[in-house]
Amino acid sequence: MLPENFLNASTKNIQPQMRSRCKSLIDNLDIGYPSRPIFSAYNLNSTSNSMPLILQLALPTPLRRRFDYLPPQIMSDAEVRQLMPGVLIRVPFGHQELIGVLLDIKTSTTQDLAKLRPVLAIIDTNPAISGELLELCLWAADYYQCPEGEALSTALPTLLRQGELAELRSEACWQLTTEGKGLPLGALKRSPKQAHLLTVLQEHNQLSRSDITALGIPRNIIKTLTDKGLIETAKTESSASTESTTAILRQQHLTLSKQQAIAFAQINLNQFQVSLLDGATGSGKTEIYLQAIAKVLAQGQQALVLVPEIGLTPQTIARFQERFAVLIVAMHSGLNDRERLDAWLHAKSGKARILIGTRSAIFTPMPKLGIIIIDEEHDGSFKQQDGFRYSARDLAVLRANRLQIPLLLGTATASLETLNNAQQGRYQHLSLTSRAGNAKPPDIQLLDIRGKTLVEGFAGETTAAIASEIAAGNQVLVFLNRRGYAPTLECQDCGWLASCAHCDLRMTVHQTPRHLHCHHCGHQRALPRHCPHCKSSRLQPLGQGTERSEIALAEWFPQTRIIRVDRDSTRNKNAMNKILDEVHQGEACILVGTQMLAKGHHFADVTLVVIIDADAGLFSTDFRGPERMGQLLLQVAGRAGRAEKPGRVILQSLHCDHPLVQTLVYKGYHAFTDLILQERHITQLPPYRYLALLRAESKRPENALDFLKLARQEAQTLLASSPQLHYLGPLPAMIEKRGDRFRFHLQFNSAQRKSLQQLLTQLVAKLENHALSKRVRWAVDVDPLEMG
DNA sequence: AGCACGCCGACT
DNA sequence: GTCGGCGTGCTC
Repeated sequence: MLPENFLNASTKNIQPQMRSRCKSLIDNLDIGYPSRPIFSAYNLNSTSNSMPLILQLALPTPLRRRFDYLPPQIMSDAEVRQLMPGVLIRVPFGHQELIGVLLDIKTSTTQDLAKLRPVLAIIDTNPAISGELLELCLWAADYYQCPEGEALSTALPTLLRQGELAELRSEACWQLTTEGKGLPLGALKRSPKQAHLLTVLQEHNQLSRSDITALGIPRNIIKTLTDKGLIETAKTESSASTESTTAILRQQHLTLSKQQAIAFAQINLNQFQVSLLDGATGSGKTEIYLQAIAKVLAQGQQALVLVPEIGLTPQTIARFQERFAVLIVAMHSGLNDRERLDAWLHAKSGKARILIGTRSAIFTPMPKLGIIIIDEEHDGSFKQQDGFRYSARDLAVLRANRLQIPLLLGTATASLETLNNAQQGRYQHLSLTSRAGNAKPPDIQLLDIRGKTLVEGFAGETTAAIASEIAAGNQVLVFLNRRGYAPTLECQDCGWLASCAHCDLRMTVHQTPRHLHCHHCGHQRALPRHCPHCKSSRLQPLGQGTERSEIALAEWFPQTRIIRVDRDSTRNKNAMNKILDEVHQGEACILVGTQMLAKGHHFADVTLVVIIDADAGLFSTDFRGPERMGQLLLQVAGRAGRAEKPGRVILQSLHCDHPLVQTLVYKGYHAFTDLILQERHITQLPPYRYLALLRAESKRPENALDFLKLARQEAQTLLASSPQLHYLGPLPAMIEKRGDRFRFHLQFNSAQRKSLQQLLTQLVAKLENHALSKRVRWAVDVDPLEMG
């Protein structure tokens, strides 16, 4: 979602006070590596001794301020001036110690000079974050109204935030000392373990700690031999860095189709350019990514690939590893702190040539970054939904622009923001329409279920179609975006519905194991036998979930393997892989699942896709409901079929006449998005307007509500409501109560990003000083995706 | 956010 | 007698 002024907004959009604060960085920071000292103090021609140097840091606290400290006493002014922005420093902070990021060196402070405390230690004079990345973090903190310290924390691996040194874990290795080598054979007869280790060390020059443990030698032996001066630790490079650097390709490229070749030729790798690579599943987007990356690697540069949260599977990484001989590292939520730091360091050192990661990987230092690729650009997981609410996709545009490198946005169902940018000519629109091997797009049949009797959610025609595919030995995919057995439990006598004690939401019925589960706060409780209201025992699960469909299908097709794919059935580490392996065997089966089925994996032997409830989202209170529905339906539909075995799709709908449904099915995604775009234009919504939410929640609803009322008043004194910028609310959030807290928000709707941002900055500064703001949990969400 | 200080209720 | 509930205030 990037309007004209987003790209060159670096200093223009920043508030005057903010601008002066960032000026030294923005004006002087080189994108080169490493960066030079750039501080105001550095440029001062008079640096008399009476003016002490002051370090200005960002600290990981929600306070939207920088903090001034004195340098360590042992450092000379000259040494202090050599410190670069982005250096991590341990400081005393109230009663605790924190790790801060150096942002500036000054000779004056707005603070009482006597109140300044000296820092405790400079952790590493080599900056952890520097150059364009530091600039990106500060820009993002400003744009998303987040404290700088919090934004920088997102960019730093946890271990660095805890004061660890930024060093690759070179596994400690031991070798013989000269004294140890001079030892006669058969020495140390009385200590067999020690002798054993020495013998092995004579055969192999070096052994790592894990090698030694593998020999069954306890670690105290190492200590004894070290103390005796017979062995010593050796410096070795981490194994990852010994990778050969000569060859880039491990496997030859595939030949591009004519259409792919035309698209590929349009991508200019030596300048800033955003290309929307718009093509259905199987149209060969990945091959274009791979070949673009190869070119960039050949120029000695690095590539950054961002994928949705559930898209980063071992298969994804394997696909890159099969093609490239260079070091590839992955960054995702599954890594532990050490692995994450190692991946980060490999990227920062330039040793890793390709980084594949989820959202937060946009903040990885890559000194020779030459291309950014975002796969499934429309995916909601690129926007962080709490704390620092940034959009990795939008920040990627900014980062690519700063570095003057290309950005590829790949998708079959582009977001409206991206489509609008393409239509406005800001992005280059590259279409891939034909599927590989001439596979046809699936044939979609809209099945009107009005007035039809559904059995367990299935229409008669649907069940018959499933039966005939199974009889033919084919696979069927049933899509239902609701996990559990049924969305709620109802009392047949008094109409009571099971709802969560902490949220104002219905609780989902689960069958295995039997319980009620709140999908919002995680609260669980036993299934009641009697209605707590009228004591009736006639309690009935209401509606359809994946568990329920699985049970029904198992009853109707007792001979057929039914495989359920949702968060519950894939909770175990390898469950998803097992399922994929089984499905790829090609045996007839029925897959029942949630949107987990829609993302990433292709099922070539599936010939029929059934969508149980196509209307979910059509009448959602969130204005993005229909857009998401369309994307999801097409993503699911695209899972099926291949060249010899075309897939077909049955879409059960109660609203077959609805223009959006009609357009999506009969005219395709682009006609569908054009229709939505027209609506958005009329209703003054994104991508034609810019939104921000001030969210507030508290246990006492009146606190949150009063806070937002106050916020609206304050905002209106700063900038009166007008067609250019208007206010809506405070309104209760879609789920008004969640985890015992009542939630409300105030909506800002603006014709320009710039004025909205200015207003928010001023407003936040005012709100912070209000007593009410301390009794309420509140946050600003700029460019919100979820309106709830 | 953390963390301390401070002032009132039910427990070893 | 104390342990501990969370209100309030502060952090260069």
